[in-house]
Amino acid sequence: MQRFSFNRTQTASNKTPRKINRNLIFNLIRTKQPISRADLSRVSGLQRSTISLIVEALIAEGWIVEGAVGHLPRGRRPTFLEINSRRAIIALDIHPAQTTIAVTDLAGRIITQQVVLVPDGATKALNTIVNAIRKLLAAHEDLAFDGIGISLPGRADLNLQKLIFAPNLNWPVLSLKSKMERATGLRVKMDNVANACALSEVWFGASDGLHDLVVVNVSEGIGTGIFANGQLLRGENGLAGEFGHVQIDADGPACACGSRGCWEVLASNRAAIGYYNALVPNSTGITFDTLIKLSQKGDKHAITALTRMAENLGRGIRIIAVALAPKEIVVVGDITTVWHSFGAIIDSQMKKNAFTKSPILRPAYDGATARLRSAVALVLGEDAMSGDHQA
Amino acid sequence: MQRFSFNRTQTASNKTPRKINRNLIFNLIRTKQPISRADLSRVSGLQRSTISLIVEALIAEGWIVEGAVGHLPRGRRPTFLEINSRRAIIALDIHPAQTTIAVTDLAGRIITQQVVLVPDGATKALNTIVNAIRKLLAAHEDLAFDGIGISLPGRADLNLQKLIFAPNLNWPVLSLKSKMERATGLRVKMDNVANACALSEVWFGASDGLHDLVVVNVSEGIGTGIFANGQLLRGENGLAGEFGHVQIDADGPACACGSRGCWEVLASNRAAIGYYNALVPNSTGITFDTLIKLSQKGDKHAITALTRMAENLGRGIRIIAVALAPKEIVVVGDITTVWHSFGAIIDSQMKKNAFTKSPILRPAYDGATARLRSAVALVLGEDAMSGDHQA
DNA sequence: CGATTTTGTCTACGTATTGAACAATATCGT
DNA sequence: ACGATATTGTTCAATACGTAGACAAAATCG
Repeated sequence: MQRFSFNRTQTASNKTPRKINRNLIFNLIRTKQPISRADLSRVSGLQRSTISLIVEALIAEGWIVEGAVGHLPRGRRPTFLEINSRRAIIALDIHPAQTTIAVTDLAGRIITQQVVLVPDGATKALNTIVNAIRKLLAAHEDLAFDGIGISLPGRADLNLQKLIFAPNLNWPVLSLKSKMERATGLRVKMDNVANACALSEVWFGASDGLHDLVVVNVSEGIGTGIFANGQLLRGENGLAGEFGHVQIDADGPACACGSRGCWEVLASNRAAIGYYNALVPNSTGITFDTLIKLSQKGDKHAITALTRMAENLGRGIRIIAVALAPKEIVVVGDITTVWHSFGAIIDSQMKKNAFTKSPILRPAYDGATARLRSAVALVLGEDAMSGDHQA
Repeated sequence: MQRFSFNRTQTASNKTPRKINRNLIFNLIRTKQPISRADLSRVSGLQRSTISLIVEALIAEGWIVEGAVGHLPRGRRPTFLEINSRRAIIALDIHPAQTTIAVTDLAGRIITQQVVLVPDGATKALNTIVNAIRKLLAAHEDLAFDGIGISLPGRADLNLQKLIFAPNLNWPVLSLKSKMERATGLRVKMDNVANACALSEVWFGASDGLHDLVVVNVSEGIGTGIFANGQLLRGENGLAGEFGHVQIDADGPACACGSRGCWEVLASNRAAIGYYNALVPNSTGITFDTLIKLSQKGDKHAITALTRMAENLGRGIRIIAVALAPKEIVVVGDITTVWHSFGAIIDSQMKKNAFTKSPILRPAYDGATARLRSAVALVLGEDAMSGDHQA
């Protein structure tokens, strides 16, 4: 009798506790290194004996190593444990015209970093990147690589690792994935910039405990990454977080998505440039970078344009704050370089509602490295630590 | 050496797999009853021997019972397992003026149901409800009650089970909780109406697998419950989901929250009444119920008012669809009684964006019972099945 | 009436965490 | 100098759990 279809639900086996605890211990070592077994026991609440067994396995598999010996006022000296620095990850931060490639260790520390100018044309672009990675792998033969993490502008479906939507990218990222996997033998994980930054904040951020956090990535467009309940919120087809296309002004200018008055039309870098162009004739071709520099020199029109952008940013962030009530909202993008001038404007706009007094609004510690470090989270985030992997 | 604070992280013990599998099996029995041990094995993927042990424990603790014997074309007959129907939960659906109290079994089936008119004045109101529950408990001495679940208009903090915000309720729900716990000895779990409905859809809904779902509860105001990644999204202080106070129109009418043009000011039942009053002089005092009946009779002004409400509902739902990309958006409230007339309007508004083609928009199967049944989910949802509980 | 099929239980085994005992260090007081 | 004290990290028996196969019970078919 076959009354039921094959909806295998998620069960637990007798190996489940080890998987959970193993992951926990590895993450504690990653974030709090150097740390001794005894300290791990205290922090985690697990018995010292259990810690010893897990640590033994992690060392055997090459994830961690024993390091220096500590010093205490009394008693036997603790042996510190550290992430194995000979274990590394390739991190890619893809932009339309240029791509940053880095080698990081498992703690997200950047070992080397380089910018690759990507030529036009799909095949040329792919080859340029793959070759750069090949060279990087060859130059670091002493390192064991665990995978490649890619932060890209556009939405990626988690299940299929398939690119759904990448408006600003005119070459096929998906074939990059398969091409890179073939060329390197490493597994490739991709995700949206905003999602990657959210993961990065959670993995490498200052705060200890997990909490709800939204990353707002402001560049040509606006994308958001939502971290809630200990996970990224992905939504159907990985399309969650497209707050950039929430309508702010029903009578606003048209957007590429078919709607009008979308948040990103009013509050992106491109929007600020538009505001400036409207104020200053013959200023077409100006970059957002220049706009920021002008504002720092006291240029009135630049300041007006950026103020308007900041106000609109705040209006959209207010929506996020009302809708999701996260503990933190983190802004990533060039605008953060002049946060001291415009941060307060965004913040006051956000707080114009009785429900949005509590979120902490702040700029990302370092947007560029955040995107790179997130590659570590992407690669290690899922099943990397499941056990059958070897150094 | 005490280098670390007491951030006990969540560890797994050797009892963890049992907890997980126990929960899984109980939920399978709850949703698919009657079901045999062998079928549970096939559906879950766990061994028959494991199922037997778990089932033995669930029977011993009184959660489930053995029922009828099945019939097969061949082989030994399976013994069906069912939820213990002598195990029950008290469900409360609190509204400002009236409260519905029901007794349900653990599968969410309503055994009895009654409406209690709640008088003005805090102590009177509380006493009325507590007395009604006392009578109900006395009338069902044959049942063993596991707890009281309350669906209420306002936000409740999950951790503290503390009421944060209940604008339409002029009596202290929090003291109701402690008063009821003292009077009955049962534990009381409260949550927002929209959250409760979301849980109800997930626990008792048609779809088998978990998926992202947002419930939009439309009454005097608008509240939403967000279910994502297998959990309710609660946010800081339990304030996530206040989409009702997202600004739709910056020049719109003022809202009690201090902002203006909030979604609920434009799209709630109260908004529709306002639209009608503006069209028809001397119509003050009309209820939303009457408005619906007028529209069914073909009243032009009523139809205009509800159409406007539906359009604005759709605009807000579009924001939800863009921001969260859920698989389903479920509408709860009186408006669903005329879904055949206005559902399409809401849907077409929602889809006015390239990102919002895919969500399924539908009315709740039955809003009233959904709120009651959600009480089961509230009571059983957390640690009820942890093991140390007895019948 | 034996072969076949299906259900539900039983048993041996491997894997995990626990908690206490224990050996190895290192410092302090006398 | 030397025993008391404190701390780390390992070992070992006890216990809990899921697995996989064997097995008895029960029902139908040829």
